[in-house]
Amino acid sequence: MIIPKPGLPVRGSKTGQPIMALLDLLGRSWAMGIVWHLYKGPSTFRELQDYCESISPTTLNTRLGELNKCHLVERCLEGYVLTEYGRELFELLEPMGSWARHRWAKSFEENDRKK
Amino acid sequence: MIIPKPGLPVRGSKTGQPIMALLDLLGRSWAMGIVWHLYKGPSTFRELQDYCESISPTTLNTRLGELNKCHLVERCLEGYVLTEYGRELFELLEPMGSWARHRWAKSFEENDRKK
DNA sequence: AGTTTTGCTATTAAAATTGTAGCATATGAT
DNA sequence: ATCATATGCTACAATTTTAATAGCAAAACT
Repeated sequence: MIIPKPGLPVRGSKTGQPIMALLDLLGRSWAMGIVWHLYKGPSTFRELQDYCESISPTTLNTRLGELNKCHLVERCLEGYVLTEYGRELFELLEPMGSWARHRWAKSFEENDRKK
Repeated sequence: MIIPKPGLPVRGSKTGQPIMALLDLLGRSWAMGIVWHLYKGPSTFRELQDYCESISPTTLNTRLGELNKCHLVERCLEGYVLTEYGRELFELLEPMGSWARHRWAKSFEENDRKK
């Protein structure tokens, strides 16, 4: 799978607008989940596999490679860690967690009652 | 494709933690791109197709259906619009745009020089 | 030395996405 | 009214991704 780099064509943008490259990268299965989990600290390959309950090793390995080439994840003694870029990105992702819990989840209770 | 709802099993969480349901939903091809584009205002199906340079009508339709069932997108006279939830989500997504441009994009210039 | 753990590849199967064609309905012009 | 055009969308085959499972090589542990 093509590594989405800003400035090169990606899904959503032939000119490779950075946001589109980022959305392409993060919009692949498990990509955000991996970043999410790694924020807690370094993890081994197997720990990530357990965390991502149903990811296949093939996909995990591919995804880690992509995230690594995009400077979000790197290797360390304990396995894999977020880079500084990765941590910055997580902090942007984080607010989505509380929004999902406090706002979005509620929408299902309300709206599904109506129908 | 299964509609990821908080509270039900999704990729990444058997108990359906809201954030995991959200990441599952948004981690599907084009989902974030659609939200991103719709923030500018309502769009017709064809406009969305043009914007998402290479999405197939099949996928667009599927994705719109999912986003709709998850209360992020709804129909209107002019086509499709973000719901209030959708706009809230976009505002969380937005900061990623400037981060991608100003920080992340730079990482490629730097790091790729090193190698 | 023998067992376990870890990171990962290989292979095949299943599922998602694309590409293309095209249809039904609505809108607009003649 | 009729003909062309635009729109939203479905059908279906071809590709591409992802999953599932097995298992191997290297390192760590006992």
